[in-house]
Amino acid sequence: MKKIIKQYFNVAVSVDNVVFGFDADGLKVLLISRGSEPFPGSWALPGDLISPEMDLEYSAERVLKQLTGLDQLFMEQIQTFGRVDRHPFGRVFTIAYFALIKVEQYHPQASSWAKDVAWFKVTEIPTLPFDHREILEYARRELKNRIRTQTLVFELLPKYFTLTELQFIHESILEEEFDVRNFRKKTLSSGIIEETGKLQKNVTHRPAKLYRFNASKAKQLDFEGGIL
Amino acid sequence: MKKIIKQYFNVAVSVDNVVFGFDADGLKVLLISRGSEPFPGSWALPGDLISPEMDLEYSAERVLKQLTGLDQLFMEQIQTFGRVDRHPFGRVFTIAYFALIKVEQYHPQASSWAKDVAWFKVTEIPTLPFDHREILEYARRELKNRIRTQTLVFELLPKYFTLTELQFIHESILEEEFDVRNFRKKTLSSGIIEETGKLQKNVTHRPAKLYRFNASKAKQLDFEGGIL
DNA sequence: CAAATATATTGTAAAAAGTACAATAATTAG
DNA sequence: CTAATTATTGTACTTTTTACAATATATTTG
Repeated sequence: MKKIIKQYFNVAVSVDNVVFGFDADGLKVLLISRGSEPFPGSWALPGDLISPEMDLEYSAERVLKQLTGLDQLFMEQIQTFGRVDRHPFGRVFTIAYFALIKVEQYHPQASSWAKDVAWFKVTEIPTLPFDHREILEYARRELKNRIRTQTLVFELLPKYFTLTELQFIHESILEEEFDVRNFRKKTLSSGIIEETGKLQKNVTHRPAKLYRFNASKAKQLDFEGGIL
Repeated sequence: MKKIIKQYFNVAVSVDNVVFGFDADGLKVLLISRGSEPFPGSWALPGDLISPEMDLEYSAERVLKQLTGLDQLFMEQIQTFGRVDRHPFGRVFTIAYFALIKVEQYHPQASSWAKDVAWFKVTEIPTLPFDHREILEYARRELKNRIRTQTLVFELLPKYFTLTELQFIHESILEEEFDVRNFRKKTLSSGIIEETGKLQKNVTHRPAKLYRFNASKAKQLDFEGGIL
């Protein structure tokens, strides 16, 4: 028993969070500037070693909150990375999580050993330490899959949104373009998006109709997949 | 630094393998009879603590080989489970993997601390220790997803197979039934299954045509999804 | 106020895919 | 030869997907 402890109970586990944010500019990822070893000064995914006393799911939320102040996000596990040499301090397995938020509705603040926090467009990511680049790429692929099989997009939209915005999100995430007419036909026919009667304000062109996601209808229809 | 080691490098990581097997009887799972603490005598997923010196992917294969003799399987990671109290010896995170094989082509042999090894129909699983039941259920859901989005079924079939067998596999895994005519139309139209000109032998009824999976055609067509 | 600019909105026809449904064929066993 | 067993096949209908461009509504500019 002592032997077992010595032999096996000597590794560490961390979580790394890929927080995707969306605004008019497109899809972004939240990174922190590391203020401690290893790789101080480097931009990295907000992640940290986790303490043995906490459940895994809760640890992911807690680490994110400690480093960025973000709380109460809907986080999903994506994959565990366990290459032997991925961390210079020793054997560290890391479990990657991802979350999706509206950039304008949250105000991340660097704290704990995070010296700064900032959004980066997914197309302009700086060099990342550890295997964070690999984790991020995996998360992007996974995001594409899940956006097609879960009703996730509405996490990225304000309560009232235009169909153009809805289409822009899909195009940004999936990195492909859709025909406007077909996109509208398909999304509206899903039955989970409804007109509000309201119109866009303060735009310098024809104002678009505002729609809203009908969550209870979605539940009632047992609607699961993405809307495309 | 010393502090960090003491505070964080004191947990363990294990892998648990969900090996699905298929034969005329349907879908099965490979379990071992545990010959060591904790839960000796209990049937469980073949899994074990992993040593800090090995890459994660490789560990999964190695654990499986040690306990069951199975080697060279195509294994995929599914999910990590990290409830605080999931293991009585201390904090153990476990990373679940799954594999798919033809029952008749492998001959698992219990070794190391596994005292026995046996196939169990997925509908007749005994009580499992740890959170193995939860892991198994997760794996079954995941299998359904992946059978629809990856070209996995052929792992479960002999080189030459009948369309009836192909349909039976789908029905067993997805737990739903398909119309014979529509099933054949759809699978054949995928273009990745080809006639061999051969017929079933030694059957007591009209012999079925034997087909084969055309892997190079699949690659050429960049065929990715399941065939249903 | 007319024209320019910018974005929003809408329909239709053709093709492809999915669905529902049952009779006939080929083999062995008796 | 008959019964039993499983294999094989087609068609009409519905639904979904795809391709494609003209008109509408607002603001800004001259």
